[in-house]
Amino acid sequence: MLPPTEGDYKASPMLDLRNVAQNFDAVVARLKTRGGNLDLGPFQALFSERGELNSSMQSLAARRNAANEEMMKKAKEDPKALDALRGDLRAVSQDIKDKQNRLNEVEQEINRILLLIPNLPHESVPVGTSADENVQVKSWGEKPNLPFTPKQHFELGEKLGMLDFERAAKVSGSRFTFYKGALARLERALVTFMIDVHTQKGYTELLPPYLVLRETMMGTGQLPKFEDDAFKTLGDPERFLIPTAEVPVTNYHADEILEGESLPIRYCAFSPCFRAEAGAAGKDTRGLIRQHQFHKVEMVKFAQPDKSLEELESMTDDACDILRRLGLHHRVMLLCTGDMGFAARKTYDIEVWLPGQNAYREISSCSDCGDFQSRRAKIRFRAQKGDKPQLVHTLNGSGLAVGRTSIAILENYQRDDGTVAIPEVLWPYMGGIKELKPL
RNA sequence: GGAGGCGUGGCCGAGCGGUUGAAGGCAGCGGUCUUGAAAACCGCAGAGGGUGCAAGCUCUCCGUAGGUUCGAAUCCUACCGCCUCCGCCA
Repeated sequence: MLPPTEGDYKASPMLDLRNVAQNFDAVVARLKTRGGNLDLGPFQALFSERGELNSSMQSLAARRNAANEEMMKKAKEDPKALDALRGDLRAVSQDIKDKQNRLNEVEQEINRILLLIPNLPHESVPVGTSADENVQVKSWGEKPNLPFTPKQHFELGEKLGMLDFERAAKVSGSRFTFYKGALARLERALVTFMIDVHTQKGYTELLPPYLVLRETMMGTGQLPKFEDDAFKTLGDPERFLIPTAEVPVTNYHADEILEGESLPIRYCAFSPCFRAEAGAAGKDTRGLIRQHQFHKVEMVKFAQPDKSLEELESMTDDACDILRRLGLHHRVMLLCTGDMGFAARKTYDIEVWLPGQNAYREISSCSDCGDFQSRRAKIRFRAQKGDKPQLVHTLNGSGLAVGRTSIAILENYQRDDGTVAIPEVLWPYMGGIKELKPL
């Protein structure tokens, strides 16, 4: 599918090589619960060839090193004897180089295979094939009792004169929007409100780059498999528009060894998100639900392996807390194996109630990625001084998708006359504006 | 974008192509001394892989990738990054 480039292989394989090799059948079986094709190809043969190459190279190198020491001594005593040894050693060196080249090929092949394999679902994740088999684990609030037929957010927004899809299409093509007036301000207010809540809980705010390198996208797992979903720039080096702040923020610590005491590290970051959504044509074509560009406040955590599951719980609750403060009814779903994202080992989706759509819609997705991303991005930590570094666990979750939060406010706080109340917690961020009225 | 300079271990900073995984210093850790601390002195102290119960043994790594060589941190090439000066710009 994707022509591999050299940059692709800087990242390590996502699954632990040895684990895959030693528990091949069990790993394959568990991965298959995600559905879709799974092709590990000639992995096992390549893995054993890699082992052979490694050990023969090592003994050759040892021989060469020993011989070189001899050379060094002889060079002082008997320079003429050098010539005789040279020929032999040249052959050994060439042999090592040949094996090294073959090893590079083999490792490239192994990586090419493993980089396309998703994370192993955690044992607490229910097996299932679609969203229908997700499990509701929590619910907060109730559906608002609106004494009229609720409108969808795009009707409300357009009637208020605050959402302009037509002009956005003129300017940028389909699936873009101009926000206008107080609704634009609401979006901005939500961002600040969310960041404030998170930072008060100890998340450190990060404002990340919106364009990243290929290897960064590899680190979190967007590449190489989902290249079609991303926008990328021309030129060298090519760069990708981030599909979520998770990408730059998780890679913030790429190639680092963190100190055990510093964990968990918690960040929150606002960013626009860009998604080509090639496969989504036809779904949610109207309105703000599915756009090429949207705003999101993201939470990212780096945790010790034995703590990541509880960090997932608290992160999910931190996302829910935003909805509670905004008074928005929602439920929390534990995703089944077939519905989880590529990098996740366990995911909770938070779904907010949208009266206009008469449906629950995802407004946050919180995932524990285990060591999947940290293996690719080489993010490690040292539990105690003197210990060997080990892979950290990474987590990420929306806190929240801002555009969808605006939608939720429009639809849940709408009135019969088309005006919309603004939740009280946002008033300070709205410069005193307490409702949306037609422009 | 143009010109020049530089990329070595947590940091600073040495390093005629061969006993350098790397001097020295600082920070860190352990110890001696001290009532305690500081100072002083002694010692330990990078990452990854293979093998082994372990101690250990061994291989690889001096921005990255190649090349030259019996041998490269040291020579060559390309790329990346950083700094300084100039230009341009929110």
